[in-house]
Amino acid sequence: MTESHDDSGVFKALADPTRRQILEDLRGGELAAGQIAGRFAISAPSVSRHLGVLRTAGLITERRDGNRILYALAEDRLAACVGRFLSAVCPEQIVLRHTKWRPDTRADEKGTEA
Amino acid sequence: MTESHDDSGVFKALADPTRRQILEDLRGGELAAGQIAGRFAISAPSVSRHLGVLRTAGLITERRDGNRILYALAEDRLAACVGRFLSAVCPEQIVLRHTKWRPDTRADEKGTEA
DNA sequence: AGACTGTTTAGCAGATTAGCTAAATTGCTA
DNA sequence: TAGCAATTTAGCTAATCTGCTAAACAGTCT
Repeated sequence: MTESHDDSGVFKALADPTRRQILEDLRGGELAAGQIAGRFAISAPSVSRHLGVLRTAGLITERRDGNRILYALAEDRLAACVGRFLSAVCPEQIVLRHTKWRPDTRADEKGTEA
Repeated sequence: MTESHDDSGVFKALADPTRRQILEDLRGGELAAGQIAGRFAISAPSVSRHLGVLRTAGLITERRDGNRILYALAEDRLAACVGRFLSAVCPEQIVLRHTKWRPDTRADEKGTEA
């Protein structure tokens, strides 16, 4: 089984096109919730909830800046979860660069275990 | 926009843990629907539906063998869709091997500014 | 304090999803 | 043809998801 801890939340988060687009938008750097919402046709509260899902999945981090809340991409987390899965299903086609998580050799050094 | 055509179906298909596990199981080679179903606690019809979702997403292919239907992993499709997304969000962390799909113009800089 | 901006939380409606059982389909074999 | 095994399709229910509007919360500024 390749599902480490809560990778499930990550894949569920990636299931929605709006959320995937948010992640892509965040590729350019931090963005405030309002800025992100402004890029979509849906309401701000809806975007806020998407951000909540992404944050719960660990795919983004938030930081308060005065009035606003800035969101940033958690690239490592995304690459780790998805990469771990890909390396379990089609390891020939993909290669991960930053492997701070160790694909198969052994578990994690941190107490990721129960 | 990195979403090519119906990548959406792929990510939705990956959102379910059972379906991800099916893909991993298929890594070992072709399996009949019954063999796959036997690995899960859920009913055969439920597994059949999962297989349908995976097939519609293009992640697996099916082939009839007498009484049974054998399913096989469509690795290229999986690597292409997911890889395309990863290379759009965190290109530094991953490297794709089989690039038969075209990552996009290398000079990609978010110009969606207002 | 009061007003204003930015963002999230609450509560609701409509759509989708996953699981189940029963029944239909497909192919093999006696 | 009847019978059996392997799978899928149909139909139903319960849970989850997404979007919306209204309201609440947080922070800034005069």
